[in-house]
Amino acid sequence: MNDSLTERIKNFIKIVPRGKIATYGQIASYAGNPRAARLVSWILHSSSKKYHLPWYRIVNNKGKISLPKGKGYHRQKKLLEQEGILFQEDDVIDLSKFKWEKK
DNA sequence: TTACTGACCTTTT
DNA sequence: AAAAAGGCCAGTA
Repeated sequence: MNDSLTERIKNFIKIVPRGKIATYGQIASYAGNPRAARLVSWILHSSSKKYHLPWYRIVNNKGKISLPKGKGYHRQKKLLEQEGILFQEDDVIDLSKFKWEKK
């Protein structure tokens, strides 16, 4: 079970530190498969409901929130701002500053 | 039960 | 250079 890519992805999502964000591909890559980004999104759907995962710390590769407005976009943005993450004018996060790096 | 889908990314035309 | 296709897995219908 713990060997599955899914479990590893969940694990990585959990260890994203407060005040930082991670991208789908990044998590997938750390988990072992650079191409498993879709799994990450799917896991956020399934797991964040059941477990307490910081789903809001995951954004796409452009540094933007992937959720459409009216579906959680604002909620996610708010949560990130509460953690000290700053948005630029286009609602883009500066990845070079806030992107989390694996130790 | 099979088939399709998803808050995406990488690789190949 | 831009555009299309492939890939990953479990949940949902």
